[in-house]
Amino acid sequence: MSPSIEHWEARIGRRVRLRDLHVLLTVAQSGSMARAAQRLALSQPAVSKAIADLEQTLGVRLLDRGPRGVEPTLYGSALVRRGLAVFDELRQGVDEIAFMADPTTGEVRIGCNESLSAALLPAVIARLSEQSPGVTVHVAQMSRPITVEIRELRERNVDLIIGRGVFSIPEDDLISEILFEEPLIVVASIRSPWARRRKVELAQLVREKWILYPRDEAPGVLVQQAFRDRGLELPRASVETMSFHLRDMLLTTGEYFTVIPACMMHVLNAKRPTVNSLPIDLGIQTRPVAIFTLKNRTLSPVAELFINCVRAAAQSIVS
DNA sequence: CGAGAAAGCCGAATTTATTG
DNA sequence: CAATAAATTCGGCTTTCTCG
Repeated sequence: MSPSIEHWEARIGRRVRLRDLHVLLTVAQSGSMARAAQRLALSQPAVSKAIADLEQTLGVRLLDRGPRGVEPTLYGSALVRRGLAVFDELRQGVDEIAFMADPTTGEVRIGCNESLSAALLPAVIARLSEQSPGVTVHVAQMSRPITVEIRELRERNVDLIIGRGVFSIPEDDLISEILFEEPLIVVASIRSPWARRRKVELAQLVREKWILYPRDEAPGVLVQQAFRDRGLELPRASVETMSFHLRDMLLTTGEYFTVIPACMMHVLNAKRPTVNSLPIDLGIQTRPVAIFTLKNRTLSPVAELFINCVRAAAQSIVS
């Protein structure tokens, strides 16, 4: 720090306080120290002292004392003018805080993958906009594994992430709140003859057309496990994709089979009945759906509100 | 290591009384 | 009405200790 700044801090920055300015402003407005003292709920000497201190530190006379009150000097008027600006800025600063603390306005940034966006966000946003119509929700589409996407959270690009998985101990700067767990289910178009069967074995479907997940991605590994556990060879992938939209479109043609998390069923059948789940117990669960947040970060009120809506929406989906 | 609570001390602010 | 003096109260800074 340069000597002159240090000098300024010691002399002005530390000695001239908001309180002193406030007293000066009131005196200037009242035209008398005694009246100002009354309005400030102080004693007259206290006001006199505050002005004297101010004059002492600034090295100039701020008020001309007369028998019937006081009158600001040239210097006094200047400081009063600036002082008014200071308090106006202060008021604006407080207003700004009030605005930011208001959960009915503002924005929240979230990260979410395609399928969970479709399954969860419409219900969440419906609740949110009902409570706070002024809020804007920014949704960043996440296509990579949660362990990679978590970087967006650490870099503060998003307030929270909704995804599948949980964290192990090394990631202790993060909080994962589990919303629900669910099984993986096999689905086919309602037009498929298999979709009406009361009883279907996975072994019967190995030769069918399958939409699978990339084999090294999380759901793909789980599905392979399910086949292997039954001693079955893996079905050939007609299509290999993570895309939920593509699954949706292909399933409506009636030929394909795929595996989806149970909560995605109502998305596929949202507009009209499209798919049926087949009565096959794969015996595997998806990784839990969770809200991920940064442990030592204060969330904005809007983000808190959003999370409440996510919890509520998750409840209604599960039940 | 940093945050929070408790204790003690110093200085500053405030009040009453008084004077110019 | 403002300034000063003296007395008293009050606030805050620092130190110390504990806890996670």
